[in-house]
Amino acid sequence: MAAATKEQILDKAEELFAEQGIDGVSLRAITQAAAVNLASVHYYFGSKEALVKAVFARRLAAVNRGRIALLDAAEREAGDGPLAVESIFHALFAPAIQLAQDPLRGRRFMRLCGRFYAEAADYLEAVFEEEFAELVQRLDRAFRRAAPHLAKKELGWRVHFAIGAMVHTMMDSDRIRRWTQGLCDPANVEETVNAMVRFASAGLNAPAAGAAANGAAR
Amino acid sequence: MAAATKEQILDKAEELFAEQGIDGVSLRAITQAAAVNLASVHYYFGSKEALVKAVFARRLAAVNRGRIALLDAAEREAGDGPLAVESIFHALFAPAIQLAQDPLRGRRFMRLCGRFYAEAADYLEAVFEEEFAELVQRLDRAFRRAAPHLAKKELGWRVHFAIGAMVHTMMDSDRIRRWTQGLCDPANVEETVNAMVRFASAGLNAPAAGAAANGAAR
DNA sequence: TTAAAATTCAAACATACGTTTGAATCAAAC
DNA sequence: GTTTGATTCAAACGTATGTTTGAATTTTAA
Repeated sequence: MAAATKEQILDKAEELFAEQGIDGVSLRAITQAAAVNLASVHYYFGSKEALVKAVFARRLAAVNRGRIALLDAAEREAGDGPLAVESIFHALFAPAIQLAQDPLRGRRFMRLCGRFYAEAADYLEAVFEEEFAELVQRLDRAFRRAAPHLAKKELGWRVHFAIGAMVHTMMDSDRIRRWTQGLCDPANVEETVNAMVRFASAGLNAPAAGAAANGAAR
Repeated sequence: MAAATKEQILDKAEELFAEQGIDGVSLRAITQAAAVNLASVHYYFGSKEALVKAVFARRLAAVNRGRIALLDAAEREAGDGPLAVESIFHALFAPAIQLAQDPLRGRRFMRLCGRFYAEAADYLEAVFEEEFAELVQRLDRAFRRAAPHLAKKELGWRVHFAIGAMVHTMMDSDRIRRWTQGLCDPANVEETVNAMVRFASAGLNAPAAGAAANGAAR
Protein backbone atom coordinates (compact mmCIF):
# COMPACT_ATOMS: atom_id res chain seq x y z
CA MET A 1 0.00 0.00 0.00
CA ALA A 2 3.05 2.22 -0.15
CA ALA A 3 3.13 3.69 -3.62
CA ALA A 4 -0.64 3.47 -3.87
CA THR A 5 -0.99 6.94 -2.41
CA LYS A 6 1.30 8.40 -5.03
CA GLU A 7 -0.66 6.78 -7.83
CA GLN A 8 -3.97 7.88 -6.41
CA ILE A 9 -2.75 11.44 -6.25
CA LEU A 10 -1.56 11.30 -9.85
CA ASP A 11 -4.83 9.76 -11.00
CA LYS A 12 -7.07 12.25 -9.28
CA ALA A 13 -4.86 15.19 -10.19
CA GLU A 14 -4.98 14.17 -13.82
CA GLU A 15 -8.73 13.82 -13.65
CA LEU A 16 -9.37 17.13 -11.95
CA PHE A 17 -6.81 19.07 -13.97
CA ALA A 18 -8.47 17.87 -17.14
CA GLU A 19 -11.87 18.92 -15.92
CA GLN A 20 -11.10 22.26 -14.33
CA GLY A 21 -7.66 23.29 -15.48
CA ILE A 22 -4.53 23.41 -13.40
CA ASP A 23 -5.11 26.68 -11.62
CA GLY A 24 -8.70 25.75 -10.94
CA VAL A 25 -7.85 22.73 -8.82
CA SER A 26 -6.48 22.99 -5.30
CA LEU A 27 -4.31 20.43 -3.61
CA ARG A 28 -7.07 20.07 -1.07
CA ALA A 29 -9.51 19.09 -3.80
CA ILE A 30 -7.06 16.54 -5.16
CA THR A 31 -6.16 14.99 -1.84
CA GLN A 32 -9.76 14.90 -0.74
CA ALA A 33 -10.83 13.17 -3.96
CA ALA A 34 -7.95 10.75 -3.61
CA ALA A 35 -8.79 10.18 0.07
CA VAL A 36 -5.25 10.92 1.18
CA ASN A 37 -3.78 13.52 3.45
CA LEU A 38 -3.06 17.00 2.17
CA ALA A 39 0.60 16.82 3.10
CA SER A 40 1.10 13.70 0.99
CA VAL A 41 1.50 15.82 -2.10
CA HIS A 42 4.54 17.51 -0.68
CA TYR A 43 5.81 14.30 0.79
CA TYR A 44 5.81 12.56 -2.58
CA PHE A 45 6.25 15.38 -5.05
CA GLY A 46 7.58 18.40 -3.18
CA SER A 47 5.25 21.01 -4.64
CA LYS A 48 2.17 21.47 -6.75
CA GLU A 49 4.32 22.48 -9.68
CA ALA A 50 6.26 19.23 -9.43
CA LEU A 51 3.00 17.32 -9.25
CA VAL A 52 1.81 18.99 -12.44
CA LYS A 53 5.00 18.02 -14.21
CA ALA A 54 4.68 14.46 -12.93
CA VAL A 55 1.09 14.19 -14.13
CA PHE A 56 2.18 15.47 -17.47
CA ALA A 57 5.30 13.37 -17.87
CA ARG A 58 3.61 10.15 -16.86
CA ARG A 59 1.81 9.78 -20.16
CA LEU A 60 3.28 12.21 -22.65
CA ALA A 61 6.55 10.33 -22.96
CA ALA A 62 4.64 7.19 -23.84
CA VAL A 63 2.62 9.00 -26.48
CA ASN A 64 5.70 10.42 -28.16
CA ARG A 65 7.47 7.08 -27.99
CA GLY A 66 4.47 5.62 -29.78
CA ARG A 67 4.64 8.29 -32.42
CA ILE A 68 8.30 7.75 -33.11
CA ALA A 69 7.80 4.00 -33.25
CA LEU A 70 5.07 4.44 -35.87
CA LEU A 71 7.30 6.83 -37.77
CA ASP A 72 10.12 4.30 -37.68
CA ALA A 73 7.83 1.61 -39.01
CA ALA A 74 6.50 3.83 -41.78
CA GLU A 75 9.97 4.83 -42.90
CA ARG A 76 11.18 1.25 -42.75
CA GLU A 77 8.25 0.08 -44.81
CA ALA A 78 8.73 2.84 -47.35
CA GLY A 79 12.35 1.87 -47.79
CA ASP A 80 13.80 3.87 -50.65
CA GLY A 81 10.39 4.45 -52.18
CA PRO A 82 8.06 7.35 -51.56
CA LEU A 83 6.93 8.07 -48.02
CA ALA A 84 3.19 8.71 -47.78
CA VAL A 85 2.06 11.87 -46.04
CA GLU A 86 -0.80 9.82 -44.69
CA SER A 87 1.47 7.55 -42.74
CA ILE A 88 3.29 10.49 -41.17
CA PHE A 89 0.06 12.05 -40.02
CA HIS A 90 -1.12 8.69 -38.79
CA ALA A 91 2.02 8.37 -36.69
CA LEU A 92 1.44 11.85 -35.31
CA PHE A 93 -2.26 11.51 -34.57
CA ALA A 94 -2.96 7.93 -33.63
CA PRO A 95 -1.01 7.62 -30.35
CA ALA A 96 -2.63 10.79 -29.06
CA ILE A 97 -6.20 9.99 -30.05
CA GLN A 98 -5.66 6.43 -28.89
CA LEU A 99 -5.75 7.82 -25.36
CA ALA A 100 -9.46 8.24 -25.83
CA GLN A 101 -9.92 4.50 -25.80
CA ASP A 102 -9.50 4.28 -22.07
CA PRO A 103 -12.99 5.53 -21.32
CA LEU A 104 -12.07 7.09 -17.99
CA ARG A 105 -8.51 8.10 -17.47
CA GLY A 106 -7.31 8.22 -21.03
CA ARG A 107 -10.07 10.50 -22.18
CA ARG A 108 -9.35 12.90 -19.41
CA PHE A 109 -5.66 12.90 -20.05
CA MET A 110 -6.23 13.53 -23.73
CA ARG A 111 -8.13 16.63 -22.81
CA LEU A 112 -5.44 17.58 -20.34
CA CYS A 113 -2.73 17.12 -22.94
CA GLY A 114 -4.48 19.50 -25.24
CA ARG A 115 -4.92 21.88 -22.39
CA PHE A 116 -1.28 21.77 -21.46
CA TYR A 117 -0.31 22.34 -25.05
CA ALA A 118 -2.79 25.18 -25.36
CA GLU A 119 -2.12 26.90 -22.08
CA ALA A 120 1.63 26.44 -22.42
CA ALA A 121 2.23 27.29 -18.81
CA ASP A 122 5.48 29.05 -18.16
CA TYR A 123 7.14 26.33 -16.15
CA LEU A 124 5.97 23.61 -18.54
CA GLU A 125 7.54 25.21 -21.58
CA ALA A 126 10.90 23.63 -20.80
CA VAL A 127 9.37 20.19 -20.37
CA PHE A 128 7.64 20.68 -23.69
CA GLU A 129 10.73 21.68 -25.60
CA GLU A 130 12.57 18.69 -24.22
CA GLU A 131 9.75 16.21 -24.63
CA PHE A 132 9.05 17.19 -28.23
CA ALA A 133 12.56 17.92 -29.47
CA GLU A 134 13.19 14.59 -31.10
CA LEU A 135 9.70 14.25 -32.51
CA VAL A 136 9.81 17.67 -34.15
CA GLN A 137 13.06 16.85 -35.89
CA ARG A 138 11.77 13.52 -37.06
CA LEU A 139 8.55 15.02 -38.37
CA ASP A 140 10.40 17.78 -40.14
CA ARG A 141 12.61 15.33 -41.98
CA ALA A 142 9.73 13.00 -42.82
CA PHE A 143 7.51 15.73 -44.21
CA ARG A 144 10.29 17.19 -46.27
CA ARG A 145 10.84 13.77 -47.76
CA ALA A 146 7.17 13.03 -48.31
CA ALA A 147 6.30 16.42 -49.78
CA PRO A 148 9.46 17.77 -51.39
CA HIS A 149 7.41 19.89 -53.78
CA LEU A 150 6.16 22.07 -50.92
CA ALA A 151 7.92 25.31 -50.09
CA LYS A 152 9.21 25.47 -46.53
CA LYS A 153 6.76 28.19 -45.71
CA GLU A 154 3.70 26.35 -46.95
CA LEU A 155 4.84 23.17 -45.25
CA GLY A 156 5.22 25.08 -41.99
CA TRP A 157 1.75 26.54 -42.17
CA ARG A 158 0.07 23.31 -43.11
CA VAL A 159 1.70 21.16 -40.48
CA HIS A 160 0.79 23.84 -37.97
CA PHE A 161 -2.83 23.72 -39.09
CA ALA A 162 -2.88 19.94 -38.91
CA ILE A 163 -1.57 20.01 -35.38
CA GLY A 164 -4.29 22.51 -34.59
CA ALA A 165 -6.92 20.10 -35.82
CA MET A 166 -5.48 17.41 -33.59
CA VAL A 167 -5.13 19.54 -30.48
CA HIS A 168 -8.63 20.89 -30.91
CA THR A 169 -9.99 17.38 -31.14
CA MET A 170 -8.02 16.32 -28.10
CA MET A 171 -9.10 19.27 -26.08
CA ASP A 172 -12.78 19.27 -26.50
CA SER A 173 -13.99 15.94 -27.69
CA ASP A 174 -17.49 16.72 -26.54
CA ARG A 175 -18.13 19.81 -28.64
CA ILE A 176 -17.91 17.97 -31.93
CA ARG A 177 -20.19 15.24 -30.61
CA ARG A 178 -22.74 17.71 -29.37
CA TRP A 179 -22.54 19.76 -32.50
CA THR A 180 -23.19 16.77 -34.76
CA GLN A 181 -25.72 15.19 -32.41
CA GLY A 182 -23.47 12.26 -31.73
CA LEU A 183 -22.69 11.55 -35.37
CA CYS A 184 -19.00 12.30 -34.91
CA ASP A 185 -17.64 10.59 -31.82
CA PRO A 186 -13.97 10.93 -30.86
CA ALA A 187 -14.33 7.80 -28.75
CA ASN A 188 -14.30 5.95 -32.05
CA VAL A 189 -10.56 6.18 -32.36
CA GLU A 190 -10.13 4.59 -35.75
CA GLU A 191 -12.75 6.73 -37.41
CA THR A 192 -11.42 9.87 -35.79
CA VAL A 193 -7.84 9.24 -36.75
CA ASN A 194 -8.79 8.30 -40.28
CA ALA A 195 -10.89 11.40 -40.73
CA MET A 196 -8.09 13.51 -39.36
CA VAL A 197 -5.45 11.89 -41.55
CA ARG A 198 -7.56 12.37 -44.66
CA PHE A 199 -8.24 15.98 -43.80
CA ALA A 200 -4.66 16.84 -42.94
CA SER A 201 -3.20 15.03 -45.93
CA ALA A 202 -5.53 16.74 -48.35
CA GLY A 203 -4.78 20.05 -46.67
CA LEU A 204 -1.06 19.48 -46.88
CA ASN A 205 -1.32 18.74 -50.58
CA ALA A 206 -3.56 21.69 -51.33
CA PRO A 207 -2.81 23.62 -54.53
CA ALA A 208 -0.13 26.24 -54.13
CA ALA A 209 -0.70 29.89 -53.38
CA GLY A 210 -1.19 31.07 -56.95
CA ALA A 211 -4.31 29.05 -57.70
CA ALA A 212 -7.51 31.06 -57.37
CA ALA A 213 -10.62 29.81 -55.63
CA ASN A 214 -12.30 27.42 -58.01
CA GLY A 215 -15.51 26.56 -56.23
CA ALA A 216 -16.37 23.29 -54.59
CA ALA A 217 -14.64 21.03 -57.04
CA ARG A 218 -14.38 17.42 -56.11
CA MET B 1 -11.68 61.28 -17.48
CA ALA B 2 -14.76 59.48 -16.30
CA ALA B 3 -15.07 56.36 -18.39
CA ALA B 4 -11.32 56.25 -18.96
CA THR B 5 -10.87 54.06 -15.90
CA LYS B 6 -13.28 51.49 -17.22
CA GLU B 7 -11.50 51.32 -20.56
CA GLN B 8 -8.11 51.05 -18.92
CA ILE B 9 -9.31 48.17 -16.82
CA LEU B 10 -10.69 46.40 -19.88
CA ASP B 11 -7.49 46.98 -21.82
CA LYS B 12 -5.16 45.73 -19.15
CA ALA B 13 -7.40 42.85 -18.22
CA GLU B 14 -7.49 41.75 -21.84
CA GLU B 15 -3.74 42.04 -22.05
CA LEU B 16 -3.00 40.14 -18.87
CA PHE B 17 -5.66 37.48 -19.43
CA ALA B 18 -4.18 36.78 -22.83
CA GLU B 19 -0.71 36.42 -21.38
CA GLN B 20 -1.39 34.46 -18.22
CA GLY B 21 -4.89 33.07 -18.46
CA ILE B 22 -7.89 34.16 -16.50
CA ASP B 23 -7.20 32.34 -13.27
CA GLY B 24 -3.60 33.41 -13.37
CA VAL B 25 -4.36 37.10 -13.19
CA SER B 26 -5.54 38.81 -10.01
CA LEU B 27 -7.62 41.93 -9.85
CA ARG B 28 -4.71 43.49 -8.04
CA ALA B 29 -2.43 42.82 -10.97
CA ILE B 30 -4.95 44.30 -13.36
CA THR B 31 -5.67 47.43 -11.35
CA GLN B 32 -2.00 47.97 -10.64
CA ALA B 33 -1.10 47.67 -14.33
CA ALA B 34 -3.96 50.00 -15.21
CA ALA B 35 -2.92 52.41 -12.45
CA VAL B 36 -6.39 52.47 -10.95
CA ASN B 37 -7.72 51.53 -7.58
CA LEU B 38 -8.52 47.93 -6.77
CA ALA B 39 -12.12 48.72 -5.90
CA SER B 40 -12.75 50.24 -9.32
CA VAL B 41 -13.33 46.81 -10.77
CA HIS B 42 -16.27 46.21 -8.52
CA TYR B 43 -17.44 49.75 -8.93
CA TYR B 44 -17.65 49.43 -12.71
CA PHE B 45 -18.23 45.73 -13.25
CA GLY B 46 -19.45 44.24 -10.01
CA SER B 47 -17.20 41.18 -9.94
CA LYS B 48 -14.24 39.57 -11.62
CA GLU B 49 -16.55 37.19 -13.44
CA ALA B 50 -18.46 40.11 -14.88
CA LEU B 51 -15.20 41.74 -15.92
CA VAL B 52 -14.18 38.59 -17.75
CA LYS B 53 -17.47 38.55 -19.61
CA ALA B 54 -17.08 42.21 -20.48
CA VAL B 55 -13.57 41.72 -21.79
CA PHE B 56 -14.82 38.85 -23.85
CA ALA B 57 -17.96 40.48 -25.19
CA ARG B 58 -16.24 43.72 -26.14
CA ARG B 59 -14.63 42.21 -29.19
CA LEU B 60 -16.19 38.84 -29.91
CA ALA B 61 -19.49 40.31 -31.02
CA ALA B 62 -17.67 42.46 -33.55
CA VAL B 63 -15.75 39.48 -34.88
CA ASN B 64 -18.88 37.43 -35.38
CA ARG B 65 -20.70 40.35 -36.97
CA GLY B 66 -17.80 40.61 -39.41
CA ARG B 67 -18.06 36.93 -40.18
CA ILE B 68 -21.75 37.08 -40.89
CA ALA B 69 -21.30 40.16 -43.04
CA LEU B 70 -18.70 38.37 -45.14
CA LEU B 71 -20.98 35.37 -45.36
CA ASP B 72 -23.82 37.59 -46.51
CA ALA B 73 -21.62 39.12 -49.18
CA ALA B 74 -20.39 35.75 -50.38
CA GLU B 75 -23.89 34.35 -50.65
CA ARG B 76 -25.16 37.45 -52.39
CA GLU B 77 -22.33 37.32 -54.88
CA ALA B 78 -22.88 33.64 -55.51
CA GLY B 79 -26.53 34.26 -56.25
CA ASP B 80 -28.09 31.06 -57.52
CA GLY B 81 -24.74 29.73 -58.66
CA PRO B 82 -22.34 27.56 -56.67
CA LEU B 83 -21.05 28.83 -53.37
CA ALA B 84 -17.30 28.38 -52.99
CA VAL B 85 -16.06 26.61 -49.90
CA GLU B 86 -13.16 29.02 -49.98
CA SER B 87 -15.36 32.03 -49.45
CA ILE B 88 -17.07 30.42 -46.46
CA PHE B 89 -13.79 29.65 -44.80
CA HIS B 90 -12.59 33.12 -45.60
CA ALA B 91 -15.63 34.57 -43.87
CA LEU B 92 -14.96 32.35 -40.87
CA PHE B 93 -11.23 32.98 -40.58
CA ALA B 94 -10.53 36.51 -41.75
CA PRO B 95 -12.33 38.55 -39.07
CA ALA B 96 -10.62 36.53 -36.35
CA ILE B 97 -7.11 36.62 -37.77
CA GLN B 98 -7.64 40.26 -38.67
CA LEU B 99 -7.37 40.97 -34.97
CA ALA B 100 -3.69 40.29 -35.28
CA GLN B 101 -3.24 43.46 -37.27
CA ASP B 102 -3.46 45.62 -34.21
CA PRO B 103 0.06 44.86 -33.06
CA LEU B 104 -0.68 45.35 -29.39
CA ARG B 105 -4.22 44.88 -28.28
CA GLY B 106 -5.58 42.88 -31.17
CA ARG B 107 -2.87 40.29 -31.04
CA ARG B 108 -3.44 39.75 -27.41
CA PHE B 109 -7.15 39.48 -27.78
CA MET B 110 -6.75 36.99 -30.57
CA ARG B 111 -4.78 34.82 -28.20
CA LEU B 112 -7.34 35.39 -25.50
CA CYS B 113 -10.19 34.44 -27.81
CA GLY B 114 -8.51 31.17 -28.56
CA ARG B 115 -7.92 30.68 -24.87
CA PHE B 116 -11.52 31.33 -24.02
CA TYR B 117 -12.63 28.93 -26.68
CA ALA B 118 -10.14 26.34 -25.54
CA GLU B 119 -10.65 26.64 -21.80
CA ALA B 120 -14.40 26.95 -22.16
CA ALA B 121 -14.82 28.17 -18.64
CA ASP B 122 -18.03 27.09 -17.01
CA TYR B 123 -19.61 30.49 -16.71
CA LEU B 124 -18.58 31.47 -20.24
CA GLU B 125 -20.28 28.51 -21.84
CA ALA B 126 -23.60 30.32 -21.90
CA VAL B 127 -22.08 33.42 -23.47
CA PHE B 128 -20.52 31.20 -26.06
CA GLU B 129 -23.66 29.38 -26.99
CA GLU B 130 -25.48 32.65 -27.37
CA GLU B 131 -22.70 34.48 -29.17
CA PHE B 132 -22.16 31.72 -31.69
CA ALA B 133 -25.70 30.48 -32.19
CA GLU B 134 -26.46 32.43 -35.34
CA LEU B 135 -23.03 31.92 -36.86
CA VAL B 136 -23.18 28.16 -36.40
CA GLN B 137 -26.52 27.98 -38.17
CA ARG B 138 -25.32 30.15 -41.01
CA LEU B 139 -22.14 28.14 -41.44
CA ASP B 140 -24.04 24.89 -41.37
CA ARG B 141 -26.36 26.02 -44.15
CA ALA B 142 -23.55 27.50 -46.22
CA PHE B 143 -21.36 24.41 -46.03
CA ARG B 144 -24.23 22.09 -46.87
CA ARG B 145 -24.89 24.21 -49.94
CA ALA B 146 -21.24 24.51 -50.96
CA ALA B 147 -20.39 20.86 -50.41
CA PRO B 148 -23.60 18.88 -50.90
CA HIS B 149 -21.67 15.78 -51.86
CA LEU B 150 -20.26 15.45 -48.35
CA ALA B 151 -21.94 13.17 -45.84
CA LYS B 152 -23.05 14.94 -42.69
CA LYS B 153 -20.52 13.05 -40.66
CA GLU B 154 -17.58 13.91 -42.83
CA LEU B 155 -18.66 17.51 -43.04
CA GLY B 156 -18.88 17.65 -39.27
CA TRP B 157 -15.39 16.28 -38.79
CA ARG B 158 -13.81 18.49 -41.37
CA VAL B 159 -15.34 21.73 -40.23
CA HIS B 160 -14.29 20.79 -36.72
CA PHE B 161 -10.73 20.25 -37.88
CA ALA B 162 -10.71 23.54 -39.76
CA ILE B 163 -11.86 25.38 -36.67
CA GLY B 164 -9.08 23.64 -34.79
CA ALA B 165 -6.54 24.99 -37.25
CA MET B 166 -7.92 28.48 -36.74
CA VAL B 167 -8.10 28.33 -32.96
CA HIS B 168 -4.62 26.92 -32.75
CA THR B 169 -3.30 29.74 -34.89
CA MET B 170 -5.14 32.28 -32.81
CA MET B 171 -3.94 30.86 -29.57
CA ASP B 172 -0.27 30.58 -30.08
CA SER B 173 0.86 32.74 -32.92
CA ASP B 174 4.41 32.65 -31.69
CA ARG B 175 5.00 28.93 -31.83
CA ILE B 176 4.60 28.73 -35.59
CA ARG B 177 6.89 31.70 -36.03
CA ARG B 178 9.55 30.25 -33.78
CA TRP B 179 9.22 26.86 -35.33
CA THR B 180 9.73 28.17 -38.85
CA GLN B 181 12.35 30.73 -37.84
CA GLY B 182 10.11 33.61 -38.73
CA LEU B 183 9.15 32.25 -42.13
CA CYS B 184 5.48 31.91 -41.18
CA ASP B 185 4.26 35.03 -39.43
CA PRO B 186 0.62 35.29 -38.29
CA ALA B 187 1.05 39.06 -38.19
CA ASN B 188 0.86 38.85 -41.96
CA VAL B 189 -2.89 38.55 -41.95
CA GLU B 190 -3.51 38.07 -45.64
CA GLU B 191 -0.94 35.36 -46.01
CA THR B 192 -2.14 33.58 -42.89
CA VAL B 193 -5.79 33.66 -43.89
CA ASN B 194 -5.00 32.55 -47.43
CA ALA B 195 -2.89 29.67 -46.23
CA MET B 196 -5.60 28.67 -43.81
CA VAL B 197 -8.35 28.89 -46.42
CA ARG B 198 -6.39 26.79 -48.88
CA PHE B 199 -5.61 24.19 -46.25
CA ALA B 200 -9.15 23.98 -44.92
CA SER B 201 -10.77 23.93 -48.33
CA ALA B 202 -8.52 21.16 -49.56
CA GLY B 203 -9.16 19.27 -46.32
CA LEU B 204 -12.89 19.68 -46.67
CA ASN B 205 -12.81 18.34 -50.19
CA ALA B 206 -10.56 15.42 -49.33
CA PRO B 207 -11.42 12.09 -50.98
CA ALA B 208 -14.04 10.09 -49.11
CA ALA B 209 -13.40 7.41 -46.55
CA GLY B 210 -13.06 4.51 -48.94
CA ALA B 211 -10.02 5.77 -50.80
CA ALA B 212 -6.77 4.18 -49.61
CA ALA B 213 -3.61 6.14 -48.96
CA ASN B 214 -2.10 6.86 -52.34
CA GLY B 215 1.16 8.56 -51.47
CA ALA B 216 2.01 12.20 -51.85
CA ALA B 217 0.07 12.87 -54.99
CA ARG B 218 -0.22 16.45 -56.05
C1' DT C 1 10.01 -8.15 20.22
C1' DT C 2 12.35 -4.20 19.16
C1' DA C 3 14.49 -0.53 16.65
C1' DA C 4 14.43 2.22 12.66
C1' DA C 5 12.53 4.01 8.78
C1' DA C 6 8.68 5.31 6.02
C1' DT C 7 4.33 7.17 5.87
C1' DT C 8 0.18 9.46 7.53
C1' DC C 9 -2.12 12.85 10.06
C1' DA C 10 -4.29 17.18 12.15
C1' DA C 11 -3.06 21.60 12.77
C1' DA C 12 -1.09 25.75 11.84
C1' DC C 13 1.60 29.17 8.86
C1' DA C 14 2.01 32.88 5.73
C1' DT C 15 0.26 34.69 1.80
C1' DA C 16 -2.89 35.93 -1.91
C1' DC C 17 -7.30 36.26 -3.43
C1' DG C 18 -12.15 38.53 -4.45
C1' DT C 19 -14.94 41.49 -2.15
C1' DT C 20 -16.75 45.17 0.93
C1' DT C 21 -16.65 49.39 3.45
C1' DG C 22 -16.76 54.21 4.53
C1' DA C 23 -14.39 58.19 4.23
C1' DA C 24 -11.99 61.36 0.93
C1' DT C 25 -11.90 63.58 -3.40
C1' DC C 26 -13.61 65.28 -7.59
C1' DA C 27 -17.06 67.24 -11.10
C1' DA C 28 -20.78 69.63 -12.26
C1' DA C 29 -25.38 72.17 -11.16
C1' DC C 30 -27.72 75.47 -8.81
C1' DG D 1 -20.08 78.88 -2.56
C1' DT D 2 -22.75 75.21 -1.53
C1' DT D 3 -24.73 71.00 -2.56
C1' DT D 4 -25.30 66.79 -4.83
C1' DG D 5 -23.81 62.85 -7.12
C1' DA D 6 -20.08 60.32 -9.16
C1' DT D 7 -15.66 58.56 -8.55
C1' DT D 8 -11.42 57.33 -6.12
C1' DC D 9 -8.98 55.76 -2.30
C1' DA D 10 -6.70 53.10 1.67
C1' DA D 11 -7.89 49.75 4.61
C1' DA D 12 -9.88 45.83 6.13
C1' DC D 13 -12.83 41.39 5.81
C1' DG D 14 -13.31 36.55 5.21
C1' DT D 15 -11.77 32.83 2.75
C1' DA D 16 -8.82 29.78 0.10
C1' DT D 17 -4.46 28.69 -1.29
C1' DG D 18 0.39 26.23 -1.17
C1' DT D 19 3.40 24.97 2.22
C1' DT D 20 5.47 23.48 6.69
C1' DT D 21 5.65 21.23 11.06
C1' DG D 22 6.03 17.74 14.49
C1' DA D 23 3.80 14.19 16.54
C1' DA D 24 1.24 9.78 15.66
C1' DT D 25 1.00 5.73 13.13
C1' DT D 26 2.24 2.09 10.14
C1' DT D 27 5.56 -0.66 7.77
C1' DT D 28 9.97 -2.86 7.42
C1' DA D 29 13.86 -5.46 8.97
C1' DA D 30 16.70 -7.72 12.37
